[in-house]
Amino acid sequence: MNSKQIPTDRWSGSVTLNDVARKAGVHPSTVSRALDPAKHLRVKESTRERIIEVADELGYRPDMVARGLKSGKTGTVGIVAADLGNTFVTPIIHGIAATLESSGLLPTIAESQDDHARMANILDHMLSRRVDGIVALAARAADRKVLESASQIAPIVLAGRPLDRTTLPQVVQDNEAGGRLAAEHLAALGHRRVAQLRGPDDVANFPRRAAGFTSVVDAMGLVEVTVPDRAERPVVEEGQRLMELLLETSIDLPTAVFAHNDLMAVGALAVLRQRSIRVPDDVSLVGYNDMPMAGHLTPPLTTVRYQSLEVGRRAGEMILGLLAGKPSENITLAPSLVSRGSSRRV
Amino acid sequence: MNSKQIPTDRWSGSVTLNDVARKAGVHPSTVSRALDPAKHLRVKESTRERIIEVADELGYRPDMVARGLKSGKTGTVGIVAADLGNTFVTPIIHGIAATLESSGLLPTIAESQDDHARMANILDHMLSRRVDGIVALAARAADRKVLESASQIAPIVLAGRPLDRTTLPQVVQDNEAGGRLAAEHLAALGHRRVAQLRGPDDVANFPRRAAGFTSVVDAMGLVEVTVPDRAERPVVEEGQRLMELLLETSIDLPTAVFAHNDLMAVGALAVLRQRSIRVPDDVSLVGYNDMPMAGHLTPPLTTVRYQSLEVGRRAGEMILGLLAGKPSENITLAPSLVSRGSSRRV
DNA sequence: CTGTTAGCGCTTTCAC
DNA sequence: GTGAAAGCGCTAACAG
Repeated sequence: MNSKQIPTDRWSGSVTLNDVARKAGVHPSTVSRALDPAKHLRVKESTRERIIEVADELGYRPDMVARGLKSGKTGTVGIVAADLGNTFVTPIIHGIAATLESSGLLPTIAESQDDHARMANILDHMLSRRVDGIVALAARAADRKVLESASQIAPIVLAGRPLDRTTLPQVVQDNEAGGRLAAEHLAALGHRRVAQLRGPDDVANFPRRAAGFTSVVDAMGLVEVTVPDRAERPVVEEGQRLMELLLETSIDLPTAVFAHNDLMAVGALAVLRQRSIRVPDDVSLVGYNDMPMAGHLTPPLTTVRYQSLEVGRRAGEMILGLLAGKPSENITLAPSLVSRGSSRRV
Repeated sequence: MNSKQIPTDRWSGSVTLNDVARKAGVHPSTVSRALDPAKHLRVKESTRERIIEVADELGYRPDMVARGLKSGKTGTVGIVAADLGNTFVTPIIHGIAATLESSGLLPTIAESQDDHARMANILDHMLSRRVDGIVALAARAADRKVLESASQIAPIVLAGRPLDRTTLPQVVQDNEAGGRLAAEHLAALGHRRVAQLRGPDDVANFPRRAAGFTSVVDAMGLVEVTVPDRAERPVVEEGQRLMELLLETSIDLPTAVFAHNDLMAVGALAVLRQRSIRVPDDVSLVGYNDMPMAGHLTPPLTTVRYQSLEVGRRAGEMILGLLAGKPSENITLAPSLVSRGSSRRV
């Protein structure tokens, strides 16, 4: 039934460079050269052909682990995300993976769950595994030190979440501009009383969005109803909690709410629906990120678009550049507002 | 400005076992033993303490690559997903990662995008990197061969998507039961004319769901309006396409539609809304998976719950078991129906 | 209890 | 153009 030789242990099945060399009647190093695209030339055409033939006849598969030990490169790039359940990060990962793929690199992904200890642990694991580089999507203020120190060992780029006062290269969005867009949109619709459901302060995106938003509120003389807390993590439940808090604490409700990300907006939406407060008739709602599902909510969510895919691509390119020894330059992308059904004129 | 010693190359900064040994005045192998939790005992308490002290004074970090070369274990488990954008898979990954973490393993994640060539490539990369095991969430019929052959090298478990006629261990759900649940639910609500928006045939989940659904349709004497095509991939756009197809081809519309997953249901919902066909008033809609956002759609989606987190956990445990040499036994979880607003009595 | 001796599979000088 | 030899950092016999 099974005609192949039975391997005694799991790995005996794997053919090594030596096996190929022996069968091809050449020295292992010749095989190594023949198979290294950067050294095709140094091997006689005919020997190379023979070697390649033997190699795939035997089903030779190079051992990246051994190669990594010698060369220091493992062909692996680590990606640290805060929460894979946030559909905003998956396009970033897509973007990174797609870019890396073209260079034969494979991503290794881990989740920090916005927990500092976990983050430190993950970096340790990744460095232990000698990833060639790391893209951190999950940076929080408290993680700056470990990230910077890890970057002495392998290049690190920050994507999607910036960090203040750091020298680490970043690919991010202009969050202040995003906050301003949200406020300007609402102001243009005639809203005078507005509120923000804030994300955690130690994820630099959020204070920046808040600042941008508030700057326009002030400039245009709007009134900002403050919610006396901010989300622990930018998730649905926290959006829910903050929305409830807003409803309970404010005597005079705002006519528009800016949630610092779409997930929180979803939470807010749920609370509003449950209390029969209509969106957008009674209150307008603006989210942030334009996650894939945003347009399919009811009402479709007005939101600030974060070009996550593009951020991922750029971050991938940046890592590739760093690996090639090129210096990096921070990249800041511009946000744009996607107006949908959840906001309307008062 | 920068007070630490400047490394000449990236890796010179990394302390090796030898460095620790030298500084501690012992032989490298002693350090190796002292640091290996499974061999604490074989080293004198006092030496061990000294070694450990020196180790973290120097900031020693074991090199998994070197260890992997020697021991054959890299402490890494590959996860192949079809599409990270499908929020149904992230809980599975969560589950796997959480289970692995307890054993110090790190997942390496790649996306096949439901493309066979890509899948083959990913497996190759992973084996090249000597992952200790692989969890495949993305299995399609065409991938069976490569998966089985890869499993000769590293243990593979299938999770979330079963495969027909294979000996690979699987952690899946009883999809037929799920299809039956959907149909029974609709029948109980008095629906007589129903339709299915089918997922691709080569992902075994879908024909099984279809079969379960149809079996109840037949048994209860309902009428199934057939849609003359099935989705290429189980995504929003395809759900949209099939729903449009259904509307165009059927003279007598069904009163209830069963979408083979929630993403497709979202697509169907969009088409219905756009045509002002009310859900659930005009037509009831049932999805599958109970993805995190399902309850936040409007109307909240009635769906068949897939315990993805649990599937992930079990798959993680199964891999752990296989790595420990234990034989595995297939696991089939039971689905349950979550009744929400998108379905109602005719 | 600890040191010695071999490599794991591959790349990389350095010779020829 | 190819072979020989050394060694990446670590672990695993085997001695002592």
